[in-house]
Amino acid sequence: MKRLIFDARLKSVPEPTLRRLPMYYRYLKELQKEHWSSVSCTNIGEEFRFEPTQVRKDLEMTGIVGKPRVGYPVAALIAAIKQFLGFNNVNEAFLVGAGSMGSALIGYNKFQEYGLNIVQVFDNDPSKIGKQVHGKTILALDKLPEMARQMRILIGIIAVPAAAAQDVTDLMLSGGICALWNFAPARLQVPDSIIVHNEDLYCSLASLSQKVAQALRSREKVEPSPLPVQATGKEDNLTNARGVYAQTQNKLRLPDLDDRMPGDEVLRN
Amino acid sequence: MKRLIFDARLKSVPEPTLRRLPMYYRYLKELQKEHWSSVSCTNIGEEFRFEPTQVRKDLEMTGIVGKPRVGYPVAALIAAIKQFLGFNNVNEAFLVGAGSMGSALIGYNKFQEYGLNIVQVFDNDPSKIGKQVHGKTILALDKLPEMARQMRILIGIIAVPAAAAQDVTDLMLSGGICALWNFAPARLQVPDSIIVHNEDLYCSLASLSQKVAQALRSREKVEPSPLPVQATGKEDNLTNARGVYAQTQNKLRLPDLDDRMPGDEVLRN
DNA sequence: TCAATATCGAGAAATATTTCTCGATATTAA
DNA sequence: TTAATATCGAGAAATATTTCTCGATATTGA
Repeated sequence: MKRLIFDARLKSVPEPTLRRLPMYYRYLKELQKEHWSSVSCTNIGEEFRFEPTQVRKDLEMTGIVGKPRVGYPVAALIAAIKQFLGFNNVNEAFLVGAGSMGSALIGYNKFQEYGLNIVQVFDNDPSKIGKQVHGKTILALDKLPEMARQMRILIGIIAVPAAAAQDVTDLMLSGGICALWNFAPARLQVPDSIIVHNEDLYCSLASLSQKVAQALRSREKVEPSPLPVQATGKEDNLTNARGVYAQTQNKLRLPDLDDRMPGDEVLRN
Repeated sequence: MKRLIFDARLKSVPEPTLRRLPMYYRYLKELQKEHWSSVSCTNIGEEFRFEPTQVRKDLEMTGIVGKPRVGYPVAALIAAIKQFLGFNNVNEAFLVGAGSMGSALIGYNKFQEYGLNIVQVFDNDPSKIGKQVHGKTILALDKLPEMARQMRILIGIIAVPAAAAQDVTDLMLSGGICALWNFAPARLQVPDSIIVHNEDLYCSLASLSQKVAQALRSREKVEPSPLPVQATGKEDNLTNARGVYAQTQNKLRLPDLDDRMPGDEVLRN
């Protein structure tokens, strides 16, 4: 039976902080372009509609020290976040799946600024092998393990249909890859030592869907005013107490059982 | 000055719950395929390595009622989650940006099962207009507001470069769209009444990056003694106290040249 | 110089979320 | 039938996260 014992050695970065820091990072880069020399938590908080104290606590994690009445030097703050989030040591990654999602990812040209460099692209479709996507040649999937081992690749990006995701995962792990960024709508079975970061658009859509449904329900109930919701987009993708509060609770109608059987989990290639 | 006053009327769905429910949903569909008739919180918890109680609290939000010693009927539970997340009332959406990300999104063929139906695709590149993507004809962007109004579209999907995102947003809002799914790496300025759901891959990558960096750091510090690790990929994308703690402690297992894996598995064709 | 003020840093308080505990109940097996 | 047991539901406890408070300090302007 597991116990609720707090162990300070295990203290870590709060997930919400980890989601907000990159947002600050980009904003700070904008400020830098506009030649701001320093910035306060109030400034940042206003931009994102967060409490200044929350911003301050987040920044505290990076080890930066500010000055009362002034704030933080923009350049130093950017550097601190960059260091903290690990953008300085860029890791090389292999991507599997040269379909439209894979191609879209390869097209992202600033992953390097966030610590990621996609160095090879793989697919198992013979008609794709040898062709180029955004300047990168597609290689045969079965070459992945050996190459990953030789190049000491740490990160694998999975952009294949759900049905193939587990096989690709196994292949990556056999090549020594130990962190996965998974775009397939599937749960991956991996050992505990492997870092998995799921980017499941169906799951992400679900929360949007719920918010829209809730907004529609409260619109029907309250009045035909077209603006029923109070949450702001800037608060989204976060755990923010006020944002959560802002959502109104609605009672459910009874479940109706006309649930169609799903098709298979396969993304189009 | 805002106050910390709790108002039960504003009580709402916890964000973490909202992220977990869709995961359960897909898993339950798998169980249904395997002809499970009922499922317990213990079953679900084991699959995702969550505490059964947490699963129970999550399911409670949907209004489902279970039986002691038995669990929940699978079909009814699926229906309850579906209803709760708003998958039953499918909303029509417009998508702007027929680039690689836009194409990838149009290719997702099961958004309908999650409450979303992409009905029109727009772009402002004359060379793309009139062409088809996954069977959908690309229309000129300037037709969006009028069509959105006529068709009473509520949801807009933004898959354009960051520089164009705000303009597209304004155009969508002028057409009466009130919920945005934003794939552009940019903050959108919108009124408080608008729901914005950001899908910023750079920000998402940041948290993976931080975890990899931390794992590498702690590996260097702690020495090559393989400490017991508790994090699992399945816990990812969540705020889970134990998971968060565990991730901190995660020691990345780095590839080792001596560690040959003869007979690498190869994907079936 | 000195008062006014914005902001930081730290710690306390409030709120959210997770985990534990326990009584009730349905199923299984003796 | 009855005992053993797994699980639910609800509420309490523990832990996480956010928000508040306050003393200290740097800047601005009188």
